[in-house]
Amino acid sequence: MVKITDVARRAGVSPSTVSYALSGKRPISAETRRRVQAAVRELGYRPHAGARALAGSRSNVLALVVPLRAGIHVPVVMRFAASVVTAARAHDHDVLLLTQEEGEEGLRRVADTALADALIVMDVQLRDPRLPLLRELDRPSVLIGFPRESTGLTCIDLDFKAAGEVCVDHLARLGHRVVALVGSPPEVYVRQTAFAQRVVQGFTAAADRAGLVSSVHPCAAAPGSALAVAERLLREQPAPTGVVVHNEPLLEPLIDAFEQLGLRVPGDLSVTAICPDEFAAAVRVPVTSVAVPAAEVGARAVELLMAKLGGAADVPQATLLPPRLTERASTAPRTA
Amino acid sequence: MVKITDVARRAGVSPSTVSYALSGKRPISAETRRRVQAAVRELGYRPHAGARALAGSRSNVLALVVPLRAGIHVPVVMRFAASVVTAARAHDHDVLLLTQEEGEEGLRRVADTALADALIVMDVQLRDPRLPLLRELDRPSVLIGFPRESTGLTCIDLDFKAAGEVCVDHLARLGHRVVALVGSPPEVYVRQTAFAQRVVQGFTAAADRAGLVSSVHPCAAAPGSALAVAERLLREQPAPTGVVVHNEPLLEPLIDAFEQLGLRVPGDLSVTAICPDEFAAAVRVPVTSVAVPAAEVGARAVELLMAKLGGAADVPQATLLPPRLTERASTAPRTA
DNA sequence: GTGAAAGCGCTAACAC
DNA sequence: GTGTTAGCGCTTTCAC
Repeated sequence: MVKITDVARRAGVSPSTVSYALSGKRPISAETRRRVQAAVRELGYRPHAGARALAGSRSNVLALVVPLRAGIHVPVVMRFAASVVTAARAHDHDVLLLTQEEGEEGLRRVADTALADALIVMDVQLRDPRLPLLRELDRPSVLIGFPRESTGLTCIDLDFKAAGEVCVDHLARLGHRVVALVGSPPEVYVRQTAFAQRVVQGFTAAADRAGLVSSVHPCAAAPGSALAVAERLLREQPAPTGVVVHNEPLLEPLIDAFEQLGLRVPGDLSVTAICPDEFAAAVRVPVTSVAVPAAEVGARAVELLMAKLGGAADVPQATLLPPRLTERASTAPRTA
Repeated sequence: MVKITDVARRAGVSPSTVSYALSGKRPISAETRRRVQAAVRELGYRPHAGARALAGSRSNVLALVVPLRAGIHVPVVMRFAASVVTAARAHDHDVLLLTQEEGEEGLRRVADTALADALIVMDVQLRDPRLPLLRELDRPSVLIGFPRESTGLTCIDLDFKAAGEVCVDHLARLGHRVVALVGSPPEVYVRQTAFAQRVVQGFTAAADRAGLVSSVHPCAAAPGSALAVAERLLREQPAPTGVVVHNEPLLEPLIDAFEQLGLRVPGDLSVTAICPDEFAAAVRVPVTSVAVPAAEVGARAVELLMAKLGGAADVPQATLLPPRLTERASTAPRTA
């Protein structure tokens, strides 16, 4: 294994100079820096992660808690995770994978052993049992999602309440008077998963404000349930002409089901969704949607963490990304 | 931060005794062990990961390369990943998440910096560019999947060739004479992803052996393509009465499409799949399937790695899990 | 602008 | 069965 003393000898300088040349933490003459860099390259030097963590009290590792629980849509979660990894790498950090099941103990472990410098937590519930721990831990953390009480924490997410509102407003503007929300699986609401609840709030509030008739339907994510849901919606009195879908795997099957029941989208029924843009655009009938900007959220979560690790005093506690609605082929003015 | 000297003082022993009491690497009297454990508990001691890695030359971290490329089905990948994390934790290891894009550089980095003790690589291609590196690296690795040339490597996976064969044999036994394989997305074959190729081999070989007419259809994973695929199959001359699906997201939509075209499953058409059991069982018509035992593969990959880290000399180079076919409602004897 | 040297907290010889 | 001690490879004072 190549170590810093090897590089120092080769470059004809002291180990500390090598360290400083690499970290840039003190001025180094151009010539010395050049020689150090050459030696590093020639020997293929890589600082030992453990030694660096021990001496520098920074592991350059972020811990990421990924939810793999019932009802969450894995492909969306992985978009968040992938963008976190990419952003972390851009800051010379690696990412440690923790699962939900590890719970608070996992967070405490990686913090106490100094395995990770900071934590990113996904799938936040309105009253999340991990909040007290996150507040008391000596390591900075960022939540992707907003609990009910977020003081003392740093949170970022799409403004899901506003997302629900924007969808309803769009449908209302098109003349629709009866709207329905096809939501996430029931277990997600039972757990009080924050983002799902917020969509319902925004959806309902906007409908009330606009004087629309509205209903909410939590739905299992199996494609087979699409037809049942569609039939249930159409049986309502009055029947909705505008639908908001907040359930990725059900989106395409649901549109198929409507057409199978003889309804044209958007001729008879307008559909909007809250999901990543790529999903909405890939459906057979491209769907008007509010984007869940997973890549942006992941990247910005990392930026927030880096700012906190850098000792920035002005890190915003709450970052709510405003919804952005893209019109596609699935919505149209109400006919008749 | 609580350190080992704090524990030692509290327990009235030396630091090394604490270390040994915790690692079990040398005999400790019952009384001493008890005192050490009490001190650890009372102080909430956790060994510093970096210090431990530096002194012990073991980081207790495994690196896992997760594929997030086009055409792979993310929920299946996450089953592997989740089982790796769980198994790793059972061996007191954590898991570092690497993405495909990091490629060889990422593997080299975590190995050279001693961030990880060992590597698990998924999404193996027949001629994988990472193989030379994995062979030369000083850290043990396990591949989930088999490249064409696997000497000098440790690999584990379902025997996908046999899985393809078992599906065909099952259909042949039921009297079907014309069979079709609905495969993974084209890009997966273009990349020469090993498991997809092997299913085709097994499928074709078994069909030839049994004197069946067979055809292979790579298919995009969008549910919208199901109807097109179904129509294409039925237009063939002669039309297949047995179908093998090796494409998770298409399974349910495809069955819907068949019925939409007036074909009963299994009355007119028998369908088998190669996918995790949970997926096959959850379809509206539960599908006869060969299980992709993701949890078992992930767990055993970790066991293999632990054996190699432990210096075991008899670690098997190749572990091919035999296919296990479960009959469900989607297959029946050929009628007419 | 550079070097010398003191740790960081732990493990593992080497003692006894 | 237990203690003493020498590092592991790096960062960071402190000194010049």
